[in-house]
Amino acid sequence: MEKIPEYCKVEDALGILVGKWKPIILLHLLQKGTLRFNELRRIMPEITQKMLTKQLRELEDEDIIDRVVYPQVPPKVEYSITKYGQTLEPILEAMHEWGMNHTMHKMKQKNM
Amino acid sequence: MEKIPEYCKVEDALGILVGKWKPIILLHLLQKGTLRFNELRRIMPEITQKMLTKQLRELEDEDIIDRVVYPQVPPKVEYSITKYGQTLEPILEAMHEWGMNHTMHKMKQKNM
DNA sequence: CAGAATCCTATTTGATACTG
DNA sequence: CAGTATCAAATAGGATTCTG
Repeated sequence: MEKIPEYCKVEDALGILVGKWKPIILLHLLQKGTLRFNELRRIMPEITQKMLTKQLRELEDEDIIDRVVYPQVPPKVEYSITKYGQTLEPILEAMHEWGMNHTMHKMKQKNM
Repeated sequence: MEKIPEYCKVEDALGILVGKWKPIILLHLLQKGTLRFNELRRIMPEITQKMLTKQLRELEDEDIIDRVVYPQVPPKVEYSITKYGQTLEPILEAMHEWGMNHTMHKMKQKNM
């Protein structure tokens, strides 16, 4: 960890994960493998389709997820994690673990 | 990873790390142990004192950093990572590693 | 020295309506 | 089905001035 601040790349990783729904989208895709646009919407009812589209595009631009369009009517578009995107899984898992622990930690602080 | 999305705590961890300067602040404090307000400013010349104050307060609220005020004139305030805050180090390190790799990955994509 | 207060801009997110 | 487009609200961030 000696000189990390000077060459800090934490923000880069953070930038990919940040976005109100990205972690959840990624976790669902990691779990299910492939999902269609409306399947994702059904799983996350509170997300607007505008936001879903945006987050998916951003993840696609970073080569984290794959977008396959089937040229048919009605349209069918499938999303999945790329092989490269899978390298994020350990980080997501570590953050989930930490987050779980943090929830407990805050409860202790407040004597709950 | 079976059911993470339902009980997802990734956002909680993310929420603590997100903020334009939080990772850098944390990395500097992890490295140096203790720093005064203006020492932090000197290390990160682009941050405004308003932002620095805000990020420090947020980290303090989550029990990630410690704030010690020495009641003297001129004032002296020292910041350091709490023992609990140190549990974030593996995640920061993992994200840094991933970020480094991602920089290379993007270069490959663009044939650089 | 370590900030608080005020004002302002930019970016993110949301609501709603429309379309090939 | 899988999006766009437009407008409005919320939030993050910056610049500047002031103070115990």
